[in-house]
Amino acid sequence: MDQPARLRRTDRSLPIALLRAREVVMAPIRVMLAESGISEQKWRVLRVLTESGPLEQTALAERACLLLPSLTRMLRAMEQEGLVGRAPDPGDGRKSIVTVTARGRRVLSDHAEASAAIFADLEARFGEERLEELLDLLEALTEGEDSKAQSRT
Amino acid sequence: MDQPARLRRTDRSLPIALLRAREVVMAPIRVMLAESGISEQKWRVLRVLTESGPLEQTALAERACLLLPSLTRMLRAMEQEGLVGRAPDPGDGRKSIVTVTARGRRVLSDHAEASAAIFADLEARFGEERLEELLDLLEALTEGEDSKAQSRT
DNA sequence: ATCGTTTACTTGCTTTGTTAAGTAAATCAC
DNA sequence: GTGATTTACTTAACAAAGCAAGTAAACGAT
Repeated sequence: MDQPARLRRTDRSLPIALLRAREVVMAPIRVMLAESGISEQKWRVLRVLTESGPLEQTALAERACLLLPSLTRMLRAMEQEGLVGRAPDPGDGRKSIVTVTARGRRVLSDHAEASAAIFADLEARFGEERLEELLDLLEALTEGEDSKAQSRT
Repeated sequence: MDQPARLRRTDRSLPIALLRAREVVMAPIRVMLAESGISEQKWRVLRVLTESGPLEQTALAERACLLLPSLTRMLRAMEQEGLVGRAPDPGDGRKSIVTVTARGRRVLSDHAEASAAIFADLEARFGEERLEELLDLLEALTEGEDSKAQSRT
């Protein structure tokens, strides 16, 4: 006799817990980004590109947690704003390689300090040790499953 | 002399790490929900309501991580689908109280088993202990800051 | 009682997310 | 090397997210 499955408390539902945690963490970052007129998604694109160097769009989308159609549109806008550039891949005509421009890099560096301050505050309130532990667990969770991860903002 | 602040590795950026982790965790749940035609957001609304009982929209929005405008529109649809009901608050004419209907409850129970299986699988792959630890940390992070948390999906 | 403020939504508009096609350049099978 | 597949996007169309205003009901102070 199976008894009816019960749903977990929402606090103990990993998807919901992750979402709520993200809202808490993003709150001050949204304030920061709002002041500069750049969206969360563009911010992620710039960070990923700066970290990984030039990337083709599929890889960029995956690392920035965006779907390709969203990325296509965003890159068009970002190209016009002079934040990124796109060049055809010399070896493969289907691909195009996205790079950050100096202007894009500048947007990041303009916010690096504020960003660091926000993180430092979080670290101070939550505890460095617990924060590192949390990041370790999240990293472990993501590991190996990069294959089919799709997106959302 | 302050040296220029450096941005963290994206794997070590809490907002990005949370987002990536969520993508991994949501993947099988999306499959489940897609089959039944209910959206992630509606799923969250139903779960929160079932857990907390009737709620006014502001509280519901906060707990389900939705912005009020999104919730307003979603509730209109969910009301037509017979998943929830809305009643004006007798004591305060500005508020309306949202309740789950029997049909709404049924949608949840119809998926409870599949949902439990998905969680069990995750638990098996990631480890029960680490999973509980992760949930503890996320819960701790969210605690106390419920004030200004706003939303996104 | 009246004016200003706060609270609780609702509406309108733009940007993203999502799904499904569509296109063009590789790659594979033979 | 020709046809079928696969890969890497792009386009289109529609729902949902997010921000800014707008409305209406409480509340607070005078």
